[in-house]
Amino acid sequence: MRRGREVTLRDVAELAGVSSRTVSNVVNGYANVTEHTRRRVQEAVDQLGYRPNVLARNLARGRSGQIAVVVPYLDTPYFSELLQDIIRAARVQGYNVLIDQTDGDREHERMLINHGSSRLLFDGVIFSPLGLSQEALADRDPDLPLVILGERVSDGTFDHVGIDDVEASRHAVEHLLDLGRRRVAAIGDQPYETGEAAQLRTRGFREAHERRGLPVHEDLIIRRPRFNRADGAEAMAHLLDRGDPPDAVFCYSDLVALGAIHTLISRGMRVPEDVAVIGYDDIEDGRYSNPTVTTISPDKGMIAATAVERLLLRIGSKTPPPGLELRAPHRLIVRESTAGRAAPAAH
Amino acid sequence: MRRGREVTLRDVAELAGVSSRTVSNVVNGYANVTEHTRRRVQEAVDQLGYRPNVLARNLARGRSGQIAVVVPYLDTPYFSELLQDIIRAARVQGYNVLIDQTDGDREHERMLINHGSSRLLFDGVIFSPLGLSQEALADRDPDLPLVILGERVSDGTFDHVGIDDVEASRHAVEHLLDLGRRRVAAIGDQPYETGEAAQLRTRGFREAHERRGLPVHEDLIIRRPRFNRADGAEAMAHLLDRGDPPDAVFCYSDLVALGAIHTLISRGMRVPEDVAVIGYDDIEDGRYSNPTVTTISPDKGMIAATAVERLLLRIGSKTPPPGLELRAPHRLIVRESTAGRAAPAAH
DNA sequence: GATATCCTTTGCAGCGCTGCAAACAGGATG
DNA sequence: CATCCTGTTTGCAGCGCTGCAAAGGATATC
Repeated sequence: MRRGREVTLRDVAELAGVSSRTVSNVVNGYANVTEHTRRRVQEAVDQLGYRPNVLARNLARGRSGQIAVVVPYLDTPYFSELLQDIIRAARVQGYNVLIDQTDGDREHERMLINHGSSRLLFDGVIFSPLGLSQEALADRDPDLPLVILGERVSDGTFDHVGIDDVEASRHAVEHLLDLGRRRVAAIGDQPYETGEAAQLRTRGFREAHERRGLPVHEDLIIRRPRFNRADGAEAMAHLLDRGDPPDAVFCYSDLVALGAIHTLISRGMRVPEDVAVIGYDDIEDGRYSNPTVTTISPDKGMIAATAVERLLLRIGSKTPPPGLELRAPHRLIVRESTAGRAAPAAH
Repeated sequence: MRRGREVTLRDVAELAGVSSRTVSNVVNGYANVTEHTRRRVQEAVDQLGYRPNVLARNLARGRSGQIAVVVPYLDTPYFSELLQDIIRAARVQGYNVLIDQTDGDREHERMLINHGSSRLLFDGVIFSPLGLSQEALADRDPDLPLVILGERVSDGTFDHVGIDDVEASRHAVEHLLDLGRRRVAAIGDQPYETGEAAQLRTRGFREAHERRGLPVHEDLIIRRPRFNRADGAEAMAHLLDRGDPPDAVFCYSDLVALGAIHTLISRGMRVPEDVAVIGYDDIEDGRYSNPTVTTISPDKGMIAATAVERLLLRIGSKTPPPGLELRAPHRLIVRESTAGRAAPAAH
């Protein structure tokens, strides 16, 4: 397939009349090369159309120049939006991004956190776990630089980047309560083992009620295994079916909110008049849906940039830096699903 | 960072009392290894916790075991859904997937189609071009196995996988005409250079009118640079603002449709009573939006599987196979945005 | 019993690059 | 003029694996 032999460092060296090591120095932009030499080498490089062989470089360096990003589901807008930012940030640093989806499979997650089945494919991992257990984290390869997104507080051996879930959730629910809603449901709670983030959001839900001196309706806290549209739609149907429906719903993701709204509308209810809905994540869908979705907007750009920065720092340092808890800011964005629609635009 | 030396083939060989080449044979599952030897080696592997160093393997093999998938935008649901399927298909074959987004940048596309800036990072590319010119395709590295998705008919040196855009579009528009709509708009047309797919869809739009013996309203064909929500929303606003609005819209993507619907609803119009809307791609959003979106559903699973299969075949063959035109099937999925909403469910 | 045949195992070279340390050159310094 | 220093260039070994071809063993064939 490859035509003949490819141009190597040695070929360039020969043409330029220098050693191959010098060519390497030029190609990698190392200091201490005289302008004269640099020019000579550069000309030879251009003339031969030399391009470094990354495979050989990687082997010699002992690094792959790649990082892995592991997410549960690639087609979840929140993840794909975040991924986009991560790829950009990594590229700037000369790193390639290998993407893996676990489908929420715990065994798969466990494997990936240990370099997958082979060494050195990637130099570090940015991990967004779904069902990663404390134990899996504990007996992972301690030499693999790791940054975790979302849930799971750091144990000191890795960095954790996310927003303050409790506070963000509290803001969301306070918003609903401040609108005068008194039967607020929560969709997305999960048992501790499978969803630390969910737990934090439920905590925020409770705190909001406490702060406003209002009772939590325990029966309105609905557990759901995933944060997707289907779960949101089902959970909402469940809430409506059993009578005495809520007048507001705090959804643990925008997808859940979209699913819930879908059910409400198709049952002939009005959002937000009958039921106000608030989501979480600020995905693009929510900005164009009918109604548009009020949401908690985490600063994805900052999360991505911080995660990449910390990971590369980890990769580059001899002695592992301390595991940090890093908080990105978030905002409450009020849209139609809680505030109602403005009168049809005149223009 | 790495603790001491890692376990190598040689270490295993020593422990098992065989040559390192034999260990390699076992690890790679080559034939012609006696059961006895295999067991001995396997035990040594397990005992030492040996894991192959992919970097070294890649260099020795001259292949990276990775393929690149290049899409314009990662956060476009159509692409992320497709990507998900591609990753799965590649993984089954032992290939890793490197993801790249071009942001529709032509120079970036041009570079990636030529192995990026370095050799051997990936063994082949699945490319979903946005603005890739005929010339860029022509002077690409002919030795880099390539499969193109979507637009761009094959010139014989690569495979092209997609659905029949003309036919699919015709079906979509025939559906609108058959509902009795007579002023059908099209949103998403593009000049030939930048959007071959768009051109094909416009062709289908015309053919549908021809087949039904109806005139095309040329002024209702709206060009838009991208297939996203914002463009759909704007284009729809444009159509409404200038008076004599259409009674149906054929959108070149579901995102455009969602954007268009957003504008319609916010202007107080009813979908589909006042304006019927049909999309393209069958992304998940359209199944939960209000109203749900009638769409053309390409068989993404088949597109992904076919693309990967053809690419690996190309990578594996000494003499390049002929460039094929491969067609995946599509279906028209009728939902609320053209058929209207069923009465609110009793249950 | 000698030869051919097949299966299994081995040794070696080398993939193309970089780390390391030594060599070298050209000034500056004493 | 010898010595030291700094900046630049070089040589070599080796990253850990696989391709190749040959060697070794066991069995079949005449």
